[in-house]
Amino acid sequence: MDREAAELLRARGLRSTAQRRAVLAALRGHPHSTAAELESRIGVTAGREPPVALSRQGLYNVLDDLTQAGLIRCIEPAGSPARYELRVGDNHHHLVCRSCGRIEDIDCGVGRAPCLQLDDDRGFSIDEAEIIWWGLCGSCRPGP
Amino acid sequence: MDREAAELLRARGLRSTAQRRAVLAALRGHPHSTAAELESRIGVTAGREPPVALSRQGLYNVLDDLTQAGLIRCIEPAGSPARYELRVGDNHHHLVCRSCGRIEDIDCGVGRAPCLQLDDDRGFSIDEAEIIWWGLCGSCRPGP
DNA sequence: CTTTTTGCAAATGATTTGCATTAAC
DNA sequence: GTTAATGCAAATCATTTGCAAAAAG
Repeated sequence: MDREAAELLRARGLRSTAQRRAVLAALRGHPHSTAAELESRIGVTAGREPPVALSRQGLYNVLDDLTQAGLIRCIEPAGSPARYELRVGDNHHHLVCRSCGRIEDIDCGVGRAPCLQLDDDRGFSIDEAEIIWWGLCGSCRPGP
Repeated sequence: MDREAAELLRARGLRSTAQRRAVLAALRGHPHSTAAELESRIGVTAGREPPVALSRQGLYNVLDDLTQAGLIRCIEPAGSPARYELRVGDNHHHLVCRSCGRIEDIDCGVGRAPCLQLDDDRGFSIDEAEIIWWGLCGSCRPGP
């Protein structure tokens, strides 16, 4: 499983470092994590693996590199810090709780990305259609 | 036109202050403005109206109040500061340039908001479906 | 060994806080 | 006159920068 991560990195031309493997492992366990969550989770020596030192700036470097390589995806719902997820290359969207920030994945049934075509693209070359459904999750909802 | 703004504010239970009217007027002229853009635009004494003093913090107060009152709408495309627009209560979405941040309004032909229904709402009570099309605008596109 | 990555420290940019003053009603 | 809104100054939070040290190939 860590072997896999190393090969994924190599396949994209990235060196396989302990920090990058740690970020991938942490995201595997906890999708939709913020940078701060990843930092504390990795700092705590997840489990079997030897402890991995990772500075805040190093973390941002890793997140940038992995994002550019297409191994992870960054989502930035309004009002909360950026969150990251392993990107399966699939075409999915997000349901976000306005109160606690909880995120659910929503599979998009509408063909391949971008799943919503525009009749008039205003001269833009569009590469992605992103959908966010906003609401309150079961725990944050006021009612019964 | 300023009369109108005053009545709009009163109708929502907000006091009609020069700062709030100035923000509404500025947004009427320049939709999709950031807080910084509004600040400099208002500081410059728009035109006929007498100059309006408005501190940065006062501006954020005004933007919050107007947003909560439903008079304006805040959009926060990933990676750029929040932008504001007069909210017509209509059901429209946005097309955003990844490079320069330019925003175009896209009318939603798919019924009333939220225009995209979810089969499985995961226990959320959804109040809005937001769509952002990402791409490069005509000026930022590399091609010919 | 050579190049890519990380660590450190300090800076930036957007936004928020708390409290006295001022303006709207 | 009361209450709600503003101004000021300082703080916070997420993220970025620049350069020396360390690790990967």
